[in-house]
Amino acid sequence: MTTRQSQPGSRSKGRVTLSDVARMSGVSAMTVSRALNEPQRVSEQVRERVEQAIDALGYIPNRAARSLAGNRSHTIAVVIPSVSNAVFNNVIRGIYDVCAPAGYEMLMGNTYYSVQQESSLISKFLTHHPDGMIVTGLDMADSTRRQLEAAAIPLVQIMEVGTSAPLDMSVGISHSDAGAAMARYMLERGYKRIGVLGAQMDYRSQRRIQGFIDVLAEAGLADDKRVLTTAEPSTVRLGGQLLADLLLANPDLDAVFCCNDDLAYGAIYECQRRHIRVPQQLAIAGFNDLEGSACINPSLTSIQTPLYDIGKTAAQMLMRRLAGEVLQQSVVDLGFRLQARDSA
Amino acid sequence: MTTRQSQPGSRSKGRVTLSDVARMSGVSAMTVSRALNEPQRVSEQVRERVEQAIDALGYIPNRAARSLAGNRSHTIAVVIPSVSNAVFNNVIRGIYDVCAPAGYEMLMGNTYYSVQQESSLISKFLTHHPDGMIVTGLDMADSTRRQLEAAAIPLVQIMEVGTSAPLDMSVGISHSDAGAAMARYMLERGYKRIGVLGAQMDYRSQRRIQGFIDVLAEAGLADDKRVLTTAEPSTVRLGGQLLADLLLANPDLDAVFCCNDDLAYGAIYECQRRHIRVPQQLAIAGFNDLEGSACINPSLTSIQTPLYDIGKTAAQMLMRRLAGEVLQQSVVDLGFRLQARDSA
DNA sequence: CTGAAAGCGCTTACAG
DNA sequence: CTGAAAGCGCTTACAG
Repeated sequence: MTTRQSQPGSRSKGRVTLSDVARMSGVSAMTVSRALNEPQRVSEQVRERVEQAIDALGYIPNRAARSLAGNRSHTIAVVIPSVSNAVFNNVIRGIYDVCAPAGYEMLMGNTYYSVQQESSLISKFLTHHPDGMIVTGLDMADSTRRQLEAAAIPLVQIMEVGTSAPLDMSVGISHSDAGAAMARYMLERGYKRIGVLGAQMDYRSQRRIQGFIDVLAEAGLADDKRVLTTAEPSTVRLGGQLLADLLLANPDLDAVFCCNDDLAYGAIYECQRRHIRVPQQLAIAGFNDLEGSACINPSLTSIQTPLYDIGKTAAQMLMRRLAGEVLQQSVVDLGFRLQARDSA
Repeated sequence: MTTRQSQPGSRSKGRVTLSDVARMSGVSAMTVSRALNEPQRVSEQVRERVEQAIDALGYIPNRAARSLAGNRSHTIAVVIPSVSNAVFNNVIRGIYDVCAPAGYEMLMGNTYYSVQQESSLISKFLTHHPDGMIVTGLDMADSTRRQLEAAAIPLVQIMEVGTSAPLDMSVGISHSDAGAAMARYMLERGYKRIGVLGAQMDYRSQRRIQGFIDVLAEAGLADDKRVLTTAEPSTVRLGGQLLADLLLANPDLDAVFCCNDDLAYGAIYECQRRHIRVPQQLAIAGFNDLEGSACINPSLTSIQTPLYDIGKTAAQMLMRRLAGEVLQQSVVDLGFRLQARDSA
């Protein structure tokens, strides 16, 4: 273990700077800066000399200096509930695939589904003066709302659309519509005693379930006893447990809507263990249509949500605004698709 | 949609700065800075006046200025193959849980399992002058290796340990040992005609499989025909396909090692469809022991890898080094555990 | 416990 | 196409 610490906290030591490159290539710092950022505005010979000097010196530009002088950070802040969630993985990939090629860095943080953690995270991120921000959901603390308004940077609220106006822009789907669509599908298939399983119970899960129940109620088939929810994070294991509990109280159910595919996997596994035939004795449906849902036995009926596209679209909206464009549409509903398979 | 652009690219406009806070609270900028970063070195009255001014003005510190002046960025760069991978999710969570409370920001990027993308990502990250870096694996391009050496920041190479010395520090497990352990387990259980399924085939998958095959070879039970791999990313669907192909060429197999749990899920589902009894007719084992592995039917025998702890330990090693500590141990082997269940 | 001065490494705005 | 000057908003190093 040799010493690799570069004396953090001290004044910089022999770090190669723009001026070093300028000196070596016999031009001004200004010109080196242009050769780097707007190469077409510099003559070819100069550009070549500068490039050689950069290689020879091993020059690495300093983004902090660039941000400070240029008054823009080339950074996008992304606030999501949890990186370790298959749903947000896909969203992040969509954001990343747009931001990275455009030269924007992503600053990412987790709220762990807590409004309070969201607030402190956003405050912290604001100290980076990101050029734009993406946050999850339309609900946030009033103080945070004010901070974001004061920051006056382009902002996209993702995942959800329709429950209230975004602070600036939004892209997502209507979760209550998606829940309602699943309820209608189940009613059409003739199910009568329909249960609901929910975990995490963030705002979007709540709206999913509410949309589902509202349709059942219209059909006179709603029953509070058949709804089982918990604030615990959604896992496969939890799906099995919740189904067991639900069946204990309601042995006569003929269908169950799980507000998440993870839960649905667990519910199907539990049915396998109990030799309950899905969907003949009990139909099961999920939400989000994750990768494994087409492969499980029976294959899972679910709601396909455009996760990757939500991320991609959000990032694109940000990029366009950062390029000075004025967007016609500040709210984008990407829609969902009910994927009917064998389980319901 | 009102104008929220704060004229990026222009000189700053009426942004509240340290000096504004200093003026309002009647102290020097220096003192405000201290009140912010080392509150205990400032008298209580001054601290209070400063805090009031900060609130009144809505002051948000500028990290770019702080980095530039202080010669440290309070940022950790994290380079992983893919955020949308359950394995790395857990690792990231471990890193995050250490870095966030310590006041470090995470800069995260994907290599998509490409050495070339890794190189360009690391170059890009270096322009942020991160205080430390975490990268996946021990293998990297020579040019990147040189760049990292020149940067002279603390570096932890994660996931893998033992194949070669790290550039600076490393934490992970031995993938060939893990593969070998699984092979020994299968031999002990009496399986003779053992197949192998691999996807992605990054260095670590390769070593897993090599370790597995070496043990089979010692027992005189290795057979190239029984090994089926692909560079495609590992998915549940792919697991089913690969198993089908493998059985076509080797109808007599009595066990299959999947170098990933995703593949194993797909393989089990495929067996269910074909009414092949697991493990009686065909044993199946996976790798990584993801959340659902205990719940699937039959429950999956797998290798439990300390993903969260790898992330957490890597971040802790970095934090200690950044605090000036000299670590006794620069290579940490966190070990694995064979989780025997019903499938093999 | 507090402060005046200098400087971090870039880019903007203005010239020519 | 190229450059000299000023400044971005902080912190370091040195005093007192």
